[in-house]
Amino acid sequence: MKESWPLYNTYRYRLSQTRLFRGLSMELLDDMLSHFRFESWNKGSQHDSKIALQRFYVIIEGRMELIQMHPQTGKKMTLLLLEEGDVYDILTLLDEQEHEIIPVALDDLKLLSAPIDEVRTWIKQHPEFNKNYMPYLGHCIRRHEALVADLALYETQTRLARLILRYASLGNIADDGSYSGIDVVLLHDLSNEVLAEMIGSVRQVVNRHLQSMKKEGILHYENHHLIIDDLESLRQHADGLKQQMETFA
Amino acid sequence: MKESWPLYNTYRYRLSQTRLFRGLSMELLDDMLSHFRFESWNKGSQHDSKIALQRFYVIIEGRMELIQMHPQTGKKMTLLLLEEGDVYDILTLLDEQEHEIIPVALDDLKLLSAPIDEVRTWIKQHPEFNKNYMPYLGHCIRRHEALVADLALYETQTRLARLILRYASLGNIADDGSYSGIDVVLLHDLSNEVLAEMIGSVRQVVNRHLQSMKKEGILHYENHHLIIDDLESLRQHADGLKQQMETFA
DNA sequence: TCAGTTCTGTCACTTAGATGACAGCATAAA
DNA sequence: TTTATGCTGTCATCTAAGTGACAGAACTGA
Repeated sequence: MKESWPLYNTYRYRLSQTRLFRGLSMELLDDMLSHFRFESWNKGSQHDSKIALQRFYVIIEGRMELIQMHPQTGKKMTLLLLEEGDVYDILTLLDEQEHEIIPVALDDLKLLSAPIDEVRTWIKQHPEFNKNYMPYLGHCIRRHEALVADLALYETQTRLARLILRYASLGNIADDGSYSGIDVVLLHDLSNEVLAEMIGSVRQVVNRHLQSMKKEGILHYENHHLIIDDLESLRQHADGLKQQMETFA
Repeated sequence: MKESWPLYNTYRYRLSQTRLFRGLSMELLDDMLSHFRFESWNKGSQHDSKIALQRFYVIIEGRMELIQMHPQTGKKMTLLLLEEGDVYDILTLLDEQEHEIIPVALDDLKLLSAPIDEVRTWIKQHPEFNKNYMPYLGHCIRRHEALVADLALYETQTRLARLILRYASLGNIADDGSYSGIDVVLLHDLSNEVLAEMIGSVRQVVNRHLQSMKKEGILHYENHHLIIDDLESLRQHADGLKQQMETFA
């Protein structure tokens, strides 16, 4: 990518805000950017996982999900929801092995991509880059572990509550704890189907539980945005307490 | 650990065979070993996950499982089964954050442990060590992902078959494909309860499915060792094909 | 050797959640 | 504006698997 490009400064800024590229000097960023090129993926498009063996992608705008599919039934499971500043694929970067996981664009996506070998040399040669890389890897492993624990230990409604809570923009709450509806930005626009794939369930069941939480006044939809109205109650669901309470009632 | 110790050479050899320490020079191994000390954990003992913030453990002998627990119900899930040559904890090594996971000794364990800060300097200073570290991390992530996919996409009997297949010693099969009972070494001695925790189910259900696979002649127990008799059939179960076939029969 | 504990094998019962079906909306395309 | 496609909301039905209970086998340790 040439420095003369119109959006060059925008991309450089975006890159400098990501988990992996933050804190690097302008010189280093400029050097790295010379190896990047701009790409865009259409909403809904699925891509071949083999591309991750050749190139490394940084999400500049939009959401991407990484899904795995059952070979026979076609049932899908979302392994990771990636947003602005996340990268694909951290795993092939590590071990150069094929990673059978389908990247899907949940929005129109803006990406920067570079040859993955190039990125590997950055890790080796720039300690300050490596210093970002390690905790980022740790973060990914923790998300996987949380997913395993959720699937094995909690039931569907609890997992749904945990999903929503995980992606709620809790930053927008006033100091006194008051708030008027928390927007779950990262989940806006997603169909029941997609939510179901994120918690390992099916459309109908997700809808059933969303409906019941609406009735309880915990949340509602406002032009495709999921809004949390009763955070405390949602938290109880997420702890798996809600069901037990009902049996006492 | 001093070079004069009686088992010093044994430990050095064991270390040199592990995923993480293989291929290192004798000098480097000796230097590293000077920071290690020997430890043993009793079978069945559970340990505080906080120890992983201070020290780094290499398993010399025995199996360890890392489990997570539901705060309310006490239900357990095994995140990882570690064996000889595996290490604990790869994640705290990465990001220095607390890792709320309980290490449990499945056998009497022999361990070597070193201050974790020391190990972090090895990663930085010895490229040949770092070169082992990266793919090992990748391997861990892949195991987590496989676990997520299993839990979300397959039913219990299928997951049990996949667990057994994953840990079967497939190396012992003759070239012509013949074999007389494959010993699933890594799972020997484990109770139905522990197996259940590995696939996110419960004792009774695991027993039910083991029993049905015994009846089909797929496997049997021989003084606490799980032996596979019909590999092909087990593979069909593991692909989730078996159930469908029965509906046609 | 005997008491105590833990594990296995079973069964009857209950339930969460998967499935299939369909009507009504909403969004996007023609 | 109309048609088509996809999404939501809601059933009734079915089943895998979780629960609790108990007898007997098999270890464990005094």
